[in-house]
Amino acid sequence: MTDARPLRLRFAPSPTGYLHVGGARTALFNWLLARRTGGQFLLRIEDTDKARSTDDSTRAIFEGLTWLGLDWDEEVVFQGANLERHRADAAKMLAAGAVYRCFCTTDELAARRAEAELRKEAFKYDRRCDRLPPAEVERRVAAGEPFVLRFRVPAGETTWHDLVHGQISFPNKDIEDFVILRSDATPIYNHAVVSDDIAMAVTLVMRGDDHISNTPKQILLYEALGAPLPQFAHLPMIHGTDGKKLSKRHGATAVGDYQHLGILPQAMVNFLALLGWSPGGEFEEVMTLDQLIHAFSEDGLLRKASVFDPKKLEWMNGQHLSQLPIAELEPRVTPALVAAGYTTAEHLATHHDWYRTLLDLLRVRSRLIDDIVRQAGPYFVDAITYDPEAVAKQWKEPAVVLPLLTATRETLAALPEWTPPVMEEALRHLAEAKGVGGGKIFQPLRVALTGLTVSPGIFDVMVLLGRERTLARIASAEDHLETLASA
RNA sequence: GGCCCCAUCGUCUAUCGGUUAGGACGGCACCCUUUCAAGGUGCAGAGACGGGUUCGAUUCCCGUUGGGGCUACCA
Repeated sequence: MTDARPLRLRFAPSPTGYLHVGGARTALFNWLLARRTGGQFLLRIEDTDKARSTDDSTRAIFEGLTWLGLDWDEEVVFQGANLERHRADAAKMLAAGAVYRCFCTTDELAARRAEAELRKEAFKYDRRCDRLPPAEVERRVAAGEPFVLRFRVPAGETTWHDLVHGQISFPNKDIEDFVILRSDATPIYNHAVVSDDIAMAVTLVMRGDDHISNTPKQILLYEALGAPLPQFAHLPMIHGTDGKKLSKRHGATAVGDYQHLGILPQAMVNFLALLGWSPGGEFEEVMTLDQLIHAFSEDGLLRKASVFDPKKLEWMNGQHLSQLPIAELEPRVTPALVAAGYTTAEHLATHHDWYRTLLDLLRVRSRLIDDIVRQAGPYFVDAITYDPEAVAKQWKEPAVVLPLLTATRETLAALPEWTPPVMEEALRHLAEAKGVGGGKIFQPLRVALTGLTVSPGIFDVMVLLGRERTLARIASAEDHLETLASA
């Protein structure tokens, strides 16, 4: 932005559902640009559709943005609160002659539209009410006949330089005289948006490209209101894996869904940032919010719609999971561990170093926070359960495994020091003495200790468990194997 | 139907007229290795089609095709 004035951007969702990933991406780009340029990022809730707007949705939007780390400047604007100004602006345009009263009812309009469709013609309002003699208009208004306000689209062409698309223009003849104020004197979308954007002094309108065809109407409104035009930037859509517009059919589409799936907000933001935008040239894909702010520029905005790939999101999350400072990861995992019933926040607080070591070992093997929780069981529960598959694979021959486990336990019990190098040396000697490979010792031992075939390195597991629990678990496994052998 | 937008590997993308069209996810193989990950290496994989412009087009222009959006007294 070479413009000297600070950018004022806004995100203006309608509270008719959760915060969609597409909306989140739009919010993110606006926020990134505001933060990058030292401008403002404003939030406006477009709640003028009373039938569909809910407080729950409004709350979901706040929560979603907050979770992502996107903070907004100034007070949140609720569009519904600006009704008086919307009316005043409409009145201003009526007085200036840019707008006229239309007495056609919705039923009449619907009938004419249907008729046009029957003749395979494009329906466009025929402006008949604009041709009404002033005296008749006065008479009908006085008689209390309901009317809407329609914008008289002038002849010509409406053009703007879109920050992502370059020049876009619409012949005005293709734009019909659209309604700006309903018969109940409430504003229609395009009017409310323009009135509010002017009032909020928005200088750059960045939104989804599904709004491209609204733009010429809005530009006409700015001109009729005598307000300076903002810049426009239309972002490409985000589609589902099937190439269609992202919807509920594609599974999770709300940012809240991903939060509950165990996605980190920094990963979500990172992933979303790379959908429809690229720093250009060679670049490292895994970035922190801060790096994104510095790298972001409207120059890198892309035109093509992109497909939301959950697989790449998961990979991205895995990257952030292992790169995040452990102190930042902790508070995101703790609630999940507690919710799983494994432990309490207090216990984790009193075993802080141990907890951090555990997290460090598990996060390498995880893509989602849930993956960490899934692997954490053996380090918290008293009695582990043996996974049938693990037993079938590693304890297939109890007669062979049992004596090895016993020897392992005895070896470990005699260790002067409970550290990985000492354990490893002792156990490898044992394997050699028994004439078997290390795996014959380590694998059955892993099942004895965790009940599973997969875990962090076996020596790390033993350190985590501690000597006592390790030895007790091996003893339990020996018992189990004995009953297995005698059965 | 009308208007508008878009078009590089399956997906996200680099390329700003000249490249063996590069990287990432996913897939496959191998290495590392006590398992699983992580990591490393390698393989397969793309300019929708047709015309121009140009010495030379993925790149610029036009058309075709395909996809998307809008077409309400919704937002």
